[in-house]
Amino acid sequence: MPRLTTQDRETLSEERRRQILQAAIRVFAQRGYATATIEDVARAAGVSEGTIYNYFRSKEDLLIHIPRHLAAPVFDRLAARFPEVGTSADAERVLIEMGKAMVARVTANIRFVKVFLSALPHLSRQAREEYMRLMPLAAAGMLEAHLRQGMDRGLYRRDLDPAIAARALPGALLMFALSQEVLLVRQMVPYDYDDIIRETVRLFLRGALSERR
Amino acid sequence: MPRLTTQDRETLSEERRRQILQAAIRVFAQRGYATATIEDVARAAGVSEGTIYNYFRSKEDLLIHIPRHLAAPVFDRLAARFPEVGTSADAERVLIEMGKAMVARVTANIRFVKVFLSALPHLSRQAREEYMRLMPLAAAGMLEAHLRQGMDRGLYRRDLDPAIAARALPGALLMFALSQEVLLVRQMVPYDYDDIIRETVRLFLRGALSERR
Amino acid sequence: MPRLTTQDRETLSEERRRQILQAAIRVFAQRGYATATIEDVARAAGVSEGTIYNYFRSKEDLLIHIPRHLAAPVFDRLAARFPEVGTSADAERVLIEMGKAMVARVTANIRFVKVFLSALPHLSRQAREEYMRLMPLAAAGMLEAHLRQGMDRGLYRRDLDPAIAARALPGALLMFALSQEVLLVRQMVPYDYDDIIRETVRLFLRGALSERR
Amino acid sequence: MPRLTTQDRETLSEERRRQILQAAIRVFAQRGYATATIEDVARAAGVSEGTIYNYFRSKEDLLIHIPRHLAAPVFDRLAARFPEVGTSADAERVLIEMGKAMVARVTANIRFVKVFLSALPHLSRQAREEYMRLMPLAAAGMLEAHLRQGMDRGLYRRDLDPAIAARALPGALLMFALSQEVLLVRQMVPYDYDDIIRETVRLFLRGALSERR
DNA sequence: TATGAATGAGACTTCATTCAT
DNA sequence: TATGAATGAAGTCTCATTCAT
Repeated sequence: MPRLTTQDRETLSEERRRQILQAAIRVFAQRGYATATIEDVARAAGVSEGTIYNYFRSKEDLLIHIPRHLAAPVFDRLAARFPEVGTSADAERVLIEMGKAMVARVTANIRFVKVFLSALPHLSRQAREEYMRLMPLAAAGMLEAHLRQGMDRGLYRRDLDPAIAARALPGALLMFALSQEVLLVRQMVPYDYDDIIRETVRLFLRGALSERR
Repeated sequence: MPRLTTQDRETLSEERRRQILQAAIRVFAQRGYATATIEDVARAAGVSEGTIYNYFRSKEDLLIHIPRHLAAPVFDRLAARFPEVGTSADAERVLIEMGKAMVARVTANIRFVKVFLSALPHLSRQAREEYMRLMPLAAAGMLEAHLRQGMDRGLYRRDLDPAIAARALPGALLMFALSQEVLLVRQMVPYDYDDIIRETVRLFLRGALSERR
Repeated sequence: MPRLTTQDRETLSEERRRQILQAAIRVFAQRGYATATIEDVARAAGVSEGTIYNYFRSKEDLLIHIPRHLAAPVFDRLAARFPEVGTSADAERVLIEMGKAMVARVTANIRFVKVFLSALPHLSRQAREEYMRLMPLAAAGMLEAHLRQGMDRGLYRRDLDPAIAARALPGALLMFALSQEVLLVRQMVPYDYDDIIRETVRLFLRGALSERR
Repeated sequence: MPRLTTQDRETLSEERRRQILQAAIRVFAQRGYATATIEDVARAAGVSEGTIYNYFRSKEDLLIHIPRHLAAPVFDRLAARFPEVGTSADAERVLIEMGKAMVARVTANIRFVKVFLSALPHLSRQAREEYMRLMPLAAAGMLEAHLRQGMDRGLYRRDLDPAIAARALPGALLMFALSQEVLLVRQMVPYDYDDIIRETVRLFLRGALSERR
């Protein structure tokens, strides 16, 4: 019988933790954090209830470790810096790209979002912030920097408020996604995400008013 | 012997229902629907546990009656039709007014919003829709009509998608409000709601690009 | 306004008590004493819950007064003495008559029997005996006297045990009735009560063995 | 490390179920099904309340499993076929034997009978029938077959109704037992069961009338 | 380390009884 | 006397957590 090395043990142990957390996300998302039971999580993870307590101290401990667990895999394209843009066409292309990444992240991690919302009353301030860091609104900082650069170069209006503007666009997109994915308002708008993103970015860049006003 | 008339009884009973529902909103918002107990609600309402069940069949029944209870008092300014607007300055004034009404509604009924989010996994489709009807996104329909009129009269761009645009503006504002009031991200943006609303409406109307692009 | 005399008041009051007890019998029989609620009884009696407590001290008090309430109306034909009988044909006629009276009493008061059985664990010894006095087995004493007389006159076997025999016949009939009316064993025997009574009485008088044994 | 095998676990689990059901029978019999509490049963079984629910889904589930649990141990002598009998003396011996078995079953399982009676309003038709199958009346079928054989061979009267007769004898005996054991009518008859059974069987065979009628 | 039975605190809900009107 | 809303004790059941194996 080939003994396991300490290294192997740690790897296995880490693997087991991930397996349990993934199950917790699925179960918490579906039933809501408060309503879900440890037995549910255990069954979903394919382990026994006792085993969960070998890896986490309590049900709340599971909740707290979810964002830490997801942090690495979820942060990806969004972390990339915005490329420099010269023309409004460039800007449109880049912002659409960013919008798609944001919406894709929300829809791909919709369970995470549901866990977050259902668990809100149970999260400490610190835990809430760890969750928030994984929400697409966190990208607002990069967008704000992009807007400031563009303002300096005359691409964007001088009188723009970059902090507010940098949150309005992700906010609008996030609300579209939440409405359809979490609040389950069917067909809020009869367009798919690509249309919504393109249209919202154009609105963000050009506004609703006609030229000849 | 001054007996209570049937009329009196009904009034008292209605009063008691309201008192209990108000307590339920407070308690559900604070602790989350699943975690809050009937004893909490009873204490907050100043009655005994048994009394709750003289007015509502179950804890879930309380949850279901919350939006019905609030429907009348909450629907107010938003229900008003948009006035006709001629110039872009008119439009700006009207939209800022609408934005203020929306944000005011969310902040005034922030507990209702928290109850909604915490109870999402427990709501039937029908109940979810009754809750949604009280969310400011419900005003999108009126805004869409306003945009269509404005497009016809040349005020707004001909190539605007009114359905999407009518949801982008409320969505952005609602997300600002949610972030600050519910997710409790302190000072997401260092401006107050009036600044946020004015800036977001201007972005909605004129876009972020400078004129001389 | 014609004032009520004391007499009137008492009559009315007595009437109200009967009305409530009748309702209690119906409700206790259907739902079982322990499961039935005072509200059930009140609704069945057409009064409010509070009124019941103006006439009875408690739920148990209702239970205790049921046999006292029924005593008078139920005791009827059975209380009559057996007529003297000379021949076995006389005896058969008289016993069949008695059997019919017993079974009729059980079927007519089947609710009373159900109340008794469902309430057994709640009855004091004394209350149990008050209930038992209304059960047809109570007629055994008279039947025993009849048997003794018949033994003296040579109609019945000298070696008969009259105490046991006087309980075997009512016991058998009562069990038929209970099985069909209370235990709800459908069609235990494919005969109606008249057939059962006639056959059981003949068995009681002549036995099962053939003559020429 | 001597782990428990699956086999062991099942045996232990089965043992625990029996232990709980036995306690339930004791408690339900004493306090009545509706009045008895799960806490009573738990205490009587020597386990905690929660443990009961690891083995049974609900209080009603306990009630339903009682007859299934007892089925095997209770069915014994009664299941045996009647031996062929030739003479009336044979018949008397055999019937007395049967009577003793029946009465013994009732007295040995008097708690089961009490549970049945107290739970009548809570039993579905199917559950009622499962309970009835354990009552001694269930032996009537065998007695009926015995009577038919005896009629064919001239031992019993040709004009006997075997279905009714086969239920009259067990019915009478069962009523004696119920009266003394359940209704607790002290000393209904000042004889013990052996006397009662002997006398009732003789009455069944020979009747009450004297020979020289 | 993995298991899952046992535990018991605590939740929701019912209902006999009281009492102001 | 009649009413029925209010009460709160008590019951059923759930489930996070522990622990012997």
